[in-house]
Amino acid sequence: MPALSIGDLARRTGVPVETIRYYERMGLLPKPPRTEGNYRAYEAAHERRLAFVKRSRDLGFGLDAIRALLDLADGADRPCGEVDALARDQLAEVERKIADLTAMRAELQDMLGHCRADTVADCEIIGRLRGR
Amino acid sequence: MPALSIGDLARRTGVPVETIRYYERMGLLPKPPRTEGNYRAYEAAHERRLAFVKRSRDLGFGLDAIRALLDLADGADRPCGEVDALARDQLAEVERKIADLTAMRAELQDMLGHCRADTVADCEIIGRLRGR
DNA sequence: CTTGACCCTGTAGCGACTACAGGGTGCAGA
DNA sequence: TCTGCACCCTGTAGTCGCTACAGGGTCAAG
Repeated sequence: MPALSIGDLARRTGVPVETIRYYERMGLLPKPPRTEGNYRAYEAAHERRLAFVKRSRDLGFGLDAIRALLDLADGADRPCGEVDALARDQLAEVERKIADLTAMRAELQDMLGHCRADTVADCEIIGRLRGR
Repeated sequence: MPALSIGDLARRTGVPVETIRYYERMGLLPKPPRTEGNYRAYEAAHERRLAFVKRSRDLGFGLDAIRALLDLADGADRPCGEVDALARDQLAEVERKIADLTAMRAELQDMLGHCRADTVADCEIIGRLRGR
């Protein structure tokens, strides 16, 4: 495989060009070699690393957690307890958000279900936002 | 009721002092009168308005939407269709987020459920982040 | 040899706060 | 009366994860 330009990498991974440069600045991706014209020249290893980052982002991991995951992934012999802990923390966070949003959904549905008025004066939604 | 200081208002509404000042800068709260010593002096109406903002925030409305809701709430005779539309948009947004997070949760649970390895080399979690 | 797509760096903006720094105010106790 | 302390003020910068320029350079096709 020949070297990939940043645009090629963006198309292959679905990660925007600007975001790839951002990840590089943030230390998630190694600085790739440059061409004569100072263009970034990526290889397959870069693509794999970026795909790892993208999948982690899609699962909601923050960039700090991803840095940690990448470090761990690079040390094959290390025990994977830390990986487990990171995933567990992330799951807990996701569950917390789901709980919050589920409560919001119930309240919004209830408001909308009771909305029968024509004017703001007796609007159930406004009334509830006011606190009944 | 005597005038409330910003700290009193913060304690009564559960909104931090810094956030109250921020809402004022953003035009969600009117600029209150000041004491001789240049302290903000709030009345019951301010407290009601801030409570409205807080409840809306707790339901996930953005500050722009809240500004619109406040405007609508101030005009009692206007039809409440716009209020309805804002609430409906917010519900749709909340449902979209729940769907995303539910997918994340399933994937994270699945990863964690399959984690039986001792080392990173055969860690199921790392493997899946790598793309199997 | 020009056009246009791509690439480069550096900086500023988003939303909704949050956290200072560096000062002023006000009140209770010694 | 003085002093200490909690509170208040403004203004600015930082957070997170991008995203959007501005102002330039590179490169291949026509």
